[in-house]
Amino acid sequence: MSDIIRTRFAPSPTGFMHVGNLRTALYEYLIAKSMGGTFVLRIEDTDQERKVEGAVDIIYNTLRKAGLQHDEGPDIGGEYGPYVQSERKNMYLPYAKQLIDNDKAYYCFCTKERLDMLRENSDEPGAGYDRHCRDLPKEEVERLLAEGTPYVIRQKMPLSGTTTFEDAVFGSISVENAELQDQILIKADGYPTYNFANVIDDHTMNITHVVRGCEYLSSTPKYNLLYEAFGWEIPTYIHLPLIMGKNDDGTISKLSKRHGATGFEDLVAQGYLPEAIVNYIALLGWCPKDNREIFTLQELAENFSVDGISKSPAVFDYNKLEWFNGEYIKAMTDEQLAEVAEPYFRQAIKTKPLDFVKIAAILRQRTTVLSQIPEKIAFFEEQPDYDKELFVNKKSKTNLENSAVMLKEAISALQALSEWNHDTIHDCLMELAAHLEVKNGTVMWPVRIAASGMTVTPGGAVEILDILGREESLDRLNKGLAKLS
RNA sequence: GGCCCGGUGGUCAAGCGGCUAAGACACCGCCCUUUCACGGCGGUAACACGGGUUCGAUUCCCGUCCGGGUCACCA
Repeated sequence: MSDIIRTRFAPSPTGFMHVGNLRTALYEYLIAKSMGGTFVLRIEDTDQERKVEGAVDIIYNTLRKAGLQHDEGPDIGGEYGPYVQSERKNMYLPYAKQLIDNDKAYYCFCTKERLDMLRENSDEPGAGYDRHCRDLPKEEVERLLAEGTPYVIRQKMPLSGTTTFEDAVFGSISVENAELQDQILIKADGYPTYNFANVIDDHTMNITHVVRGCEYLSSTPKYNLLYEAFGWEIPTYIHLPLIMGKNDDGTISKLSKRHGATGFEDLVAQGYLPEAIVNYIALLGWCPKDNREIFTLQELAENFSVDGISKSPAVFDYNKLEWFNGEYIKAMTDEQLAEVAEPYFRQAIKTKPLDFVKIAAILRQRTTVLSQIPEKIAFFEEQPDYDKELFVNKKSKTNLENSAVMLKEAISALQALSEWNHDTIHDCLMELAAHLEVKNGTVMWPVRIAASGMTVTPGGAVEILDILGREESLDRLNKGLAKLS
């Protein structure tokens, strides 16, 4: 079983799940699942200064809602635990020391202040560490260590030559070693840096495919040098194109909060369905062979392949997300929509015992975001004060006079109904139109206006009367008639 | 600024030497219709630029330009 694919999602608990991170997790999940592999969750909390309460729960919740169930992780265990980096803290130092023994790393006693000064005094924007401690005499190192001088451990980069690596998406990439800084491996607080912990953990957890955002492309040579220094097998790299956002001035930059809701939870709170979000972001940077668009998570896993991943960054398009969301809503049953949208129904319908399933039925074809719902159905709870001019409609051939006639006729016809349901109301009004020899709209328009008080409503006159019920309906129609008299 | 990566309609994108350069979203019309939607039909709109290579470049190479990423004791 040693050749099984293993991917990992390694978020740091910042208290916020950006859709970019979620997409990375999604691809990691899909790559693993499409090849029958294992998807691992690892929490990267090596930055003790940035700890956020409850942040880990947000990660669990997001993955669960998105359906990205991990096979191993802090909460469910696995044979490569622990899965939280802070709990692995003492695993890293021995590896760093091994590197020192092999002359691939060294102790550095430079203070933060000296480093800051170095940066300030340089006019080169990208100037880095001057490698001051790289060649300290052994005795000097021993002495400083014995004195308890604070230190970090730095990687000893080759001063010349080039490092080349293969990326499954971007192909072969080469970098001059002289460009590489002697990066810190172990911080003064004893914790490993992200880069170092990553390499150690990925190797010890047997991760075969390292999937991450493009922003790591330029630091990958450093990773490789580490793998080589240890004599470890280099994993397959899969770097993902970034997700961008469009700014007000038309420019484009990495998607961030100023572009709107970019957190998974924010989008859900706005009325986007997790399934729709997942479906949309799957297509941001990946395209299936057949160009299909609607996929369940299961279907994505069946169709995913790395060669469909794009190289160029993708702009997050709320329009398209909304379209996806609308498609998912349309695909639901009335009962399902009534259930998932119940909180939104309750925002608008507070006192009346209305049938949410019936309301869901008329909402389903015309809702793209759940949060639109309260506004759309508020008139059921309380009819707005409307202007009688609403009765005038050219297309339906209605005016103030004939609207009054239509309402009067409709009221008496509806009053005579023994059963009050969609079909009886429908037949009643259609027969009325035929009987009066007017087009359907001439009857329907005034009835709908009087029943709702709005020109635009979800559903037509029949549906609204049905949902409102006999008593409330006739009451509203009578009030409408009074308005016209 | 150095280094790395990218560049097909407004957006997501197919294309992998020869096509009238797909499709989707958005937008605009028309139809359907008891409003709005939904649905159906149609339309506007793209290979950044300049050199090569080739019988032939959107596709391969180089340069320019543009965009992005990265250069922390952050992850």
